[in-house]
Amino acid sequence: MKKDEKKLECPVEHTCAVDYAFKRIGGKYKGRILWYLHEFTVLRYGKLGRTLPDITTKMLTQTLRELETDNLVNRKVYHVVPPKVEYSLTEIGKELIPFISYLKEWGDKELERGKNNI
Amino acid sequence: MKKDEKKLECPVEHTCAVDYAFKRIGGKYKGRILWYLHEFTVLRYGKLGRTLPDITTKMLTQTLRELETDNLVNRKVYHVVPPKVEYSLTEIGKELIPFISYLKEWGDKELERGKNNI
DNA sequence: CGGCATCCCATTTGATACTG
DNA sequence: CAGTATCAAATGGGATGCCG
Repeated sequence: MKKDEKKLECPVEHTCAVDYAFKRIGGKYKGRILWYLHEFTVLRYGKLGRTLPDITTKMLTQTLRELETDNLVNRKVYHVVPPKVEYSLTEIGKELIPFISYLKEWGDKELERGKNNI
Repeated sequence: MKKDEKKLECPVEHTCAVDYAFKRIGGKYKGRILWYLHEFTVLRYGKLGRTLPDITTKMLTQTLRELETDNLVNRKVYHVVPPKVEYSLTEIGKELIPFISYLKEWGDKELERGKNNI
């Protein structure tokens, strides 16, 4: 599109909320991490990693840091040896659960459709 | 994580529906395209492009093709000159609107929180 | 008007090794 | 146990030009 072309009236705000929200929970692992934290309520770093098939520690740490910075997950450090760190959803993070839950149901239904070649 | 490590019992199916759904509507533009098609009901290629600030024709075409292949949008070609192509949501695509709507409201609220430095 | 093709850059993700 | 650091690979995305 030409940059100087007049834009249409847009039904959403100039800083698009749909875009904003997708950016905040997008990426390869964020959806599943939020969902698992909802299912288990609280998870340690290692257990969360083992729940996500094939994720590397780099991506796990990186993703958790982003979610923490975005105030979607809490990080609680226990100063013991060996170290213990627990992750859980913040109140804002919990607000996303209805959405993810609905999305999961839709995904299940679609996967089922696919299996039956409908 | 080690690949041969025993996995935990997972609350969702082996092919994770959350992951599946995110893949199907993820990406930089899919959320907004689905939302705009819902708002306008039907949009021509050019108008859709002008509604998405700075998207290139490459990405617009590519994204629409993916959505079409995934049966989330319809593509209707009018064999006239100049060409005319209209896009709209399929029934499956429409099923996604309730939670994109939810996500949009969440995004609006969060953006408002940010503006007020809460 | 509604694309497609090509080339190139940026961001994301992965593999591997190491540490307090 | 819960991470860091470094490097490499894969993927995604943008600019530009051409076409039926």
